Amino acid sequence: MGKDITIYDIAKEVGLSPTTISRALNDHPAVNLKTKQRVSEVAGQMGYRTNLFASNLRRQHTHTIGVIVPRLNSPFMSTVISGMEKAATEGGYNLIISQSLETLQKEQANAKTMFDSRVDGLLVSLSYETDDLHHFEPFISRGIPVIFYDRVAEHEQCTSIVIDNLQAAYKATSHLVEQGCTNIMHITGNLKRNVYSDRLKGYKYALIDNNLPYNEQNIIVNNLSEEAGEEAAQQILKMKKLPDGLFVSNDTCAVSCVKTLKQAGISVPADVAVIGFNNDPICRVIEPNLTSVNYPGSEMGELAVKALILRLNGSTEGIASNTINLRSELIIRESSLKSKVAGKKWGQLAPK
Amino acid sequence: MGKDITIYDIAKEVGLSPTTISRALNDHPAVNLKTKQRVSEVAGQMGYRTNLFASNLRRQHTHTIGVIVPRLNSPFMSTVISGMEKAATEGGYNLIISQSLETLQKEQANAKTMFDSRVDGLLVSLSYETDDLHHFEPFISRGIPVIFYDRVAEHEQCTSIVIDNLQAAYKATSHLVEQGCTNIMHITGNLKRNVYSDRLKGYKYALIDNNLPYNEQNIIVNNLSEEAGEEAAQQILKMKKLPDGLFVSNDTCAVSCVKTLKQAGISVPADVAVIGFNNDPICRVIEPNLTSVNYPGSEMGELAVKALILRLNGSTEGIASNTINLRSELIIRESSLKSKVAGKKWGQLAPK
DNA sequence: TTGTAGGCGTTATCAT
DNA sequence: ATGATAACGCCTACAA
Repeated sequence: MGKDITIYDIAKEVGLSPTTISRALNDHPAVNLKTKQRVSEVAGQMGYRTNLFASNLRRQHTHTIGVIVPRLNSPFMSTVISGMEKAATEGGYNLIISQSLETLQKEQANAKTMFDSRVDGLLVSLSYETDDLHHFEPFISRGIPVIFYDRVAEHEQCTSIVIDNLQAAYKATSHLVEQGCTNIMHITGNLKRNVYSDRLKGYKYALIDNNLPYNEQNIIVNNLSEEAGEEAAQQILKMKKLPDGLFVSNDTCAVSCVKTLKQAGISVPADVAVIGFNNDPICRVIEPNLTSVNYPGSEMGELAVKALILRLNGSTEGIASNTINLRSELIIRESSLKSKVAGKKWGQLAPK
Repeated sequence: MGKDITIYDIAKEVGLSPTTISRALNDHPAVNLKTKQRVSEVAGQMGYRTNLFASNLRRQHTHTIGVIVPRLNSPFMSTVISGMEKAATEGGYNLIISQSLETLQKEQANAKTMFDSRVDGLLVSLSYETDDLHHFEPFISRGIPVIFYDRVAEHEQCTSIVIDNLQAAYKATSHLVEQGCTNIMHITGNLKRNVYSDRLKGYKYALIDNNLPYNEQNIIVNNLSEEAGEEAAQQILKMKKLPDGLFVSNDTCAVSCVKTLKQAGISVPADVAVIGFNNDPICRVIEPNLTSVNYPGSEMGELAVKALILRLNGSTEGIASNTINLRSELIIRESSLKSKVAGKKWGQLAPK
């Protein structure tokens, strides 16, 4: 637990002033190359490490990025975080991570902690409950950049990073229509969140554009968990007229639906064609393999951090655009293929 | 971007000294209750926020815990991290997270960053490559606690948190034997890591105790990825005599094996009974549902943080034990049940 | 119960 | 190319 070595100690050892040591260590141009070498050598020998508090205190920034996420333990979110970590490390930033567990209250508490920790910028994906953005005002009013990703909100000062959820849902629904579905249900999450309301819109517009009736009875809103999927499937099984298509807003819930439907003797896709969202690994495990929307989580995470760092480096409006759209795509597998299904054995047709 | 409010500003406003403000804000017992109330009221109005650098600089600790993890985006690790975040938030600590991507070099770089960031303690799960612990010496020699979890290493000064991998593997293998398997293969990861070498031992001892031959030909060591599982299965398919049992060290790889075997017309469990490890959600999606060892990731994460915080709070050796063992259990599903399998329809017998 | 003074380690400013 | 000095905001002896 010995005392830490400071630049003063090095200064004494080398016979220079602390100022020069500081400069040498920071590779300041106005320092003699030889001096630099000597200083860094001695620093190494003495076991010096820079004191980031002191430096932060002086410089007024932390090189730390705060991340607020609804839940850490979903395949999608952990992929996003993984991408963020990569970009942050490359850019010389640390990541402080906290989860709101889908509650507004926790999200507010997290924001306060991040604020007090003086993160240089904030990356947020909103909880289910969040309906106002007051808790981000302290950041915004001080010019600390806040970037929303995935579950975003409209805000003058904030960039949003999303995929085109409306279009993705439109394509998914259209695909079901092409497969001959005329009675398509949609299971999705809290409509406060753009990701779900946009997907609902995409679903709706696709129906309308295909001259199919849009019916609110065909929408189920739940929390998209495994249990919710089972319940939704049970609910569907009780309907007098079964749907012939099902578009679900995440894969966990979609898979759970498929399992429950199959157990009840319903055939997927022959009776009901199913599409999920996210392209989680389970898509290629469930039988039939699940058609899903590929969501580039890792890229989104990387991009969010890079965009933030750009802003922090003063590229004031390098990315002037208020919203960044990432490309997504429909990955078609057996669960939605009514036409080509006859005689095919599951598992042979699955793309990697 | 206006200047931050400091305790001096509040002091001026309230007509007290900065000292008193500091004490009031920290709920120091020697401060008048009325004073405290007034101070916190004014602080709120003025938009004061504590400056953690300054505080840290003074107090010599950061209330930050460093976490180094091989990969963020695995179901198991994200569950662990989720548990850590929960416990850290409860304890008033922040989490700084970085991933080694299974390389020693990144792990060393991460350790250095953590060290320079002056984390109060470090939580580590080792990369595949790591074979010495030099890079943690700076922490240890300064009394900064380092706790290993899951992928651990022996070290005088460090606590390890693990499950009993040997026993878990022993049970899994014994279960296969009970099901009538006599030629059991084992697929596992880099044997440098305790988790894999211990599982190998458990597998071996179970065979020996059951008077079955242990044969190195029956061991496949790979990186346990999806691709590796496919390759391993291909390799198995080429063997002159197929095994009748297969124990795989993670679920991703096990599931990939099962898929490949099924595609080749091999029946699971009738021809080959299979057991995985971790009890990831996919276990309940693959058909047949996969028998696996339940690994309490969230609990492990919580425990790791709690143990660390205890240490930091000076419970010098409150947990004197050098190794903490968590309970795990074998979750039996269809993929390993040779006996009960006749006539059963997949998916009906699966426990939740 | 409150106040004074000094220092935590670094870096920016202004000299030299 | 190098140095002296002050300041970042907070906390803690010690004093009153």
